[in-house]
Amino acid sequence: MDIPPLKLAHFKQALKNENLRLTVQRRAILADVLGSDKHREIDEIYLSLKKAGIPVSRATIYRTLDILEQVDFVHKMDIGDGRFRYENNLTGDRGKGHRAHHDHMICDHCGKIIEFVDQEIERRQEKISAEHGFTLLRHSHQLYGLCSDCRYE
Amino acid sequence: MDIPPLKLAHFKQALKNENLRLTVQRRAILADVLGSDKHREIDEIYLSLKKAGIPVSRATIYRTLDILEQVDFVHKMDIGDGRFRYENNLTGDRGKGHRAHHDHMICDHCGKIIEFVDQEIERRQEKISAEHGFTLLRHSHQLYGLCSDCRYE
DNA sequence: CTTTCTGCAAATGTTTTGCATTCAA
DNA sequence: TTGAATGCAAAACATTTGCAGAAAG
Repeated sequence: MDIPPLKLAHFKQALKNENLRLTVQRRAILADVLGSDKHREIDEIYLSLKKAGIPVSRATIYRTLDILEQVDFVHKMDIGDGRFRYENNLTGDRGKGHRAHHDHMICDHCGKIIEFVDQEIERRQEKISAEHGFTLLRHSHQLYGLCSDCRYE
Repeated sequence: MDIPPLKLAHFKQALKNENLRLTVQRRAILADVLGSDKHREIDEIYLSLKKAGIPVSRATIYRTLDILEQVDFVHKMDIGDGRFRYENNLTGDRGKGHRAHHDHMICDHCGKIIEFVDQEIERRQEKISAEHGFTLLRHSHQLYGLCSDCRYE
């Protein structure tokens, strides 16, 4: 669970810009979220770091994820079950690119989260907003139902 | 703020079917939500009933809105700010029809909620779901930004 | 009268915060 | 050394729940 050198450097710079410090906890939390292609919950991160022997508290995880969201390293998402999820928002190992925007399909039965994008939907959202004189800044779009594995259970 | 006779009758029947009783509180809460074209929060309902001199507690409002949601009289919505909103889900004054499905645009600045529907988006959601073998049961779709009144502030 | 409802206050579950202590630079 | 970060426990918030007394049918 290592942070690619370029991303780590980028993170150090971002911290320095805000007069923030690189701590064991911040490094571990970043590694956790970047190293997973999942949508992580606070408690998953907490338990995972504890198991790895890293001293950390939930408070620090919340505080660190706020910072990571500010600098766009992670994306904070709300699927409506009362807990936030955090997902890696950076591309591969090189450079500081951001992952492309996408929305989510969530299985009511097993909780699986599937990502999707549809350019036509993106366009229609812009069009609808324009028709109402609404300045669209962001959106939240989730599809709920049963994934293919749970469909016939 | 009266409940149209047909709707009241429908509500009484729905309650009877479940062995539930028609109380002053339930009648007042129903009247409140049906009588507003707004997206009501628990506290708005609570304060409004209190002001009208109706004895009620927040607990009862939560419990009653659960019932009203079960019987499809209201729609419970989550715009992601940590509080649920409830909106009237019935048509005019006659019959027991339901309002057409719609999604929402929310102004970050003044909180205004604008409803919208787009058949093409609805179709694409079905299409995307089918492509993933996903059984689509419902969705949540919000556009966030600035409404026309707040655009240049 | 019997059963369901209500209000209260306590419990819940997630996230936030105050503060003394520890640590990065 | 000194300002920032951490961990803890308490606070905040919206919502839920147990229970004794109130009320509907």
